[in-house]
Amino acid sequence: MQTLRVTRLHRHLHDRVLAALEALGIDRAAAEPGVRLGPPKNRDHGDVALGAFQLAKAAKKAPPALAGELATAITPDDVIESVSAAGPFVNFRFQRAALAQEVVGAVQNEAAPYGPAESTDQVVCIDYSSPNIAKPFHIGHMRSTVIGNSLRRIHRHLGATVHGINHLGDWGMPFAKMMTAYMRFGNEEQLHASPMRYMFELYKRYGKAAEAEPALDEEAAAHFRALESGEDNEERRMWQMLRDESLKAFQGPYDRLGVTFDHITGESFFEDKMAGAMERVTKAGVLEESDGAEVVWLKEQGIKQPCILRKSDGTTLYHTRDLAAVFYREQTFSPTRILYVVGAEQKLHFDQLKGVLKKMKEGIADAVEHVPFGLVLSRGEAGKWEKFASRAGNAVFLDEILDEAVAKVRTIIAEKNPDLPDADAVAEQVGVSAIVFNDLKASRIKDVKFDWDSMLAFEGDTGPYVQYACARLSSILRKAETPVPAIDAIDFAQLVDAERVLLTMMDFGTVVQRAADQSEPSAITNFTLALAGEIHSYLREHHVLGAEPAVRDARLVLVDAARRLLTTALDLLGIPAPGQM
RNA sequence: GCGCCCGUAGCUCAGCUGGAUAGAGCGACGGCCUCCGGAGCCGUAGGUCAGAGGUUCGAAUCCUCUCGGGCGUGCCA
Repeated sequence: MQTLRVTRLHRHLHDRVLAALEALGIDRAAAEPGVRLGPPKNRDHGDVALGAFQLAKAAKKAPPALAGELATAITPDDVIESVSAAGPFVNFRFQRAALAQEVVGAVQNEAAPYGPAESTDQVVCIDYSSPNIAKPFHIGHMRSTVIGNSLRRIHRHLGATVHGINHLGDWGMPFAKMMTAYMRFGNEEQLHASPMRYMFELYKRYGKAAEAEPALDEEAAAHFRALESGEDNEERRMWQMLRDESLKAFQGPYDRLGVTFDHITGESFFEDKMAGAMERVTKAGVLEESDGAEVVWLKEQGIKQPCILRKSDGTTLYHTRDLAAVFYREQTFSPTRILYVVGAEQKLHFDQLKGVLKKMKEGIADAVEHVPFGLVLSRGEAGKWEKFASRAGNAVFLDEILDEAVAKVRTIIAEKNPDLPDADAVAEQVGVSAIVFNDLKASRIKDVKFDWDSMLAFEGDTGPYVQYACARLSSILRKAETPVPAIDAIDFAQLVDAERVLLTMMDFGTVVQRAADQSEPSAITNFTLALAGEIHSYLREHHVLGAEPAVRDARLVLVDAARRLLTTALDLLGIPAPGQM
């Protein structure tokens, strides 16, 4: 992959390979796309591998023959220690001192990709969390929240201008239903005492009542019409009050998760922008009447279901507001990408949204990108994994999960590190991180199996495991009682035995790029596990503080760099790295 | 019915967009501190990459079909 040329070492390799190819009489332009440097399957082969398959085609030679020629043509220099051919592959090894100097130096200088990149012209809008505030905020809502939060940090790190947007569901029928429930059964005192839980009660109560009394939905629809009329009426005041209460309630989980937004603009924000959006759709000539509703047909794009923009009763829908939001964002931010971190079950919705924009020949259509993720499943009666049914009232509130995790961490600290200062604060950090890490560990699209045992596991591939590596590194730096030595005074040849750590660190650039390109924070989660693993292994065999001065200094610099990079990587996930735990 | 997603070790997952002998964690079993943090380290066992075709010098990865699981399928979000 071309993106591997993110370090000076790779650029150097790339140039040497091209020069060698030219010397072998292969045209540079023809050769360049075939120069794909990547990590070898097995690191025993070397640090970087080049499969000579494509190049062989350009050179009209057999791959093993060309690989052999390249291996002899590229002689070692102050960066390349050795070049060897193994069948159709050319394997390169970096000079250990050059490797160490490059990686450690770049990390310490916070040079990109290890530190933040310079600003690019990328503008990324990320729509995440976006809870429907008339529904309980439970474990299922955490995914969009933490994935989006991480993507926001990742794109910032890469130099993009990022707008993190909480597109609150504070409009539409769900809100009207909540309003109706409150008007029927509501109690102000209970609402203020525990808004989230109380609204969950109301939500369940509405569901039950609507079953017995189907007319209730009609009542809710009437309230919504009244709200959407724009008049200053009871519905409007009720909406304001419930919205305020909900927002306050959501702030709790957001604070604990360390999640922030640049804009909190709910669906209601687009209330006065929908007319303009509808006009634009009409002008584009794509709006049609169907069974009393106003729709856009997308059959020519392979989508059978029309996108309904106005219901037969004249009110608007989710689609209408999302469309208005796209136009607003286009005008306000000029985004190159608009990411919607929303569950996979809403794929059709975003296909339709994008489809309507395409049909309108709006350039912004290309920027619209659904970032789907899997469901949260719970273990059902028969031991089968099934969808969480908040309707049935078995929702697990996020706070409960976080509290459980924090409490368990607290007992572990009491047992393993009883003298730890600020133990409660550290327990909060580590416990919450464990839950977040667990959610960001697997690929987005995988369903998350909610299981207390794995949720509260702190050994192996977990957040605490990575944080523990940070804590060990910090501990060594503390005990050194001297500042980290300056880079230019280091004999990097002393770090020959740290090659695995260094090579892992060097992967960071491609990992972050991939995380951004594919909207996949798990790439970074896996990186932190890999690096933490190498660190734990390294520290076991290589003592720092007791080593002779030249070795000690070199290792101290390495420890510092590893700690910094691990901290940066965790930060991109929205996870703190405590110095002690 | 149609559309989309998933299927890799007992369990939970990686596998860097087609490359070399498919890797981790948990669980099981066996080891490791007179030494900077044992939330750790090292090792053993465990695989028809759901199945069958196809493309390719080369397939867990791309294409087709089959099976299994899930999600979605005009006036909810």
